[in-house]
Amino acid sequence: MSDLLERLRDRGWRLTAQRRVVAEVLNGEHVHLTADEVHARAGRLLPEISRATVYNTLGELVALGEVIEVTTDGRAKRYDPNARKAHHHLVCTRCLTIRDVPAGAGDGTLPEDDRFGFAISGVEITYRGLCPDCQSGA
Amino acid sequence: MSDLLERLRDRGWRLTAQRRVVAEVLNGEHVHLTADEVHARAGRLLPEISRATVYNTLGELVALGEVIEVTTDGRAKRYDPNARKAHHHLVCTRCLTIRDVPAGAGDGTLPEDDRFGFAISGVEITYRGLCPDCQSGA
DNA sequence: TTTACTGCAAACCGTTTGCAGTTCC
DNA sequence: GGAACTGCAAACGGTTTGCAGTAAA
Repeated sequence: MSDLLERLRDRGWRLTAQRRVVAEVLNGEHVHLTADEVHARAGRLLPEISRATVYNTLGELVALGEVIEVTTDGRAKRYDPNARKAHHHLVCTRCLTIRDVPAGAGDGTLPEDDRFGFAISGVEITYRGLCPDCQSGA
Repeated sequence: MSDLLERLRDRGWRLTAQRRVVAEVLNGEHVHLTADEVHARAGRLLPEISRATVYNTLGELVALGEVIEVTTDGRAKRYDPNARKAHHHLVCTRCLTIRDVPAGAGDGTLPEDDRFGFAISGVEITYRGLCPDCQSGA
């Protein structure tokens, strides 16, 4: 995570308290927060951080490829800091929880005949189903 | 397509001019219109159709499983009438065109070990890349 | 000191909603 | 005739933007 801050500084970023806090909040595995959740958690560490700054920072992190934007439903985008290893998502159809699943070997290979001339640069796979808690009626 | 209208009537739908027109607009392969586009096209056939009715109708068609809601970007949802055969999507990263690709045999099989206890009910695969036109700079 | 960044507030876009009026069956 | 549907307009949630002020380098 401090890696992230270093990388950002190397790219000419000013390391402001706000950016530090956003980076902090996005630290971890299986983190898929909405911008609003990031704002709420960042606000616990730095009370006066504004929504606009959170949106700016998230947008910049996405542009730099440090964070992945995930839209598994029509609602708010979620921000996934696990950009360094290829993975897909498992989404609970009931509680909307998201889990990362490692990318498999055969993923993202579309037969030549089905490519319609597209030059494919990436694949996203979203598995949908009930998570263990929702299966047991929790 | 008239099949669709029959199916809807069988389910107790009132066949209003508005619904007929929305069904008409959604007819075809590789159709991935936004609600607004549906509204615009429907408006050419039935000038006074309202946005609310288009949204209502689209929502109902989705609930009935006749149309699939596709969110390939964070912007507007797109409505895909090709709900009868399983397929995935090829999305141009530049012009955002969408093409359907047939679902392959091995799609949607996630190794038991990677399921985290989820009961998987469906998979969506989105391939991203440049479409032929955008590759040639068109 | 300079210029990137922040916070505010207003605007924005896609979508949903409440309700009065209309129309299908 | 009655319930289902439509259209309007207002409200909504998530996101973006313009701009004056602040702070990192």
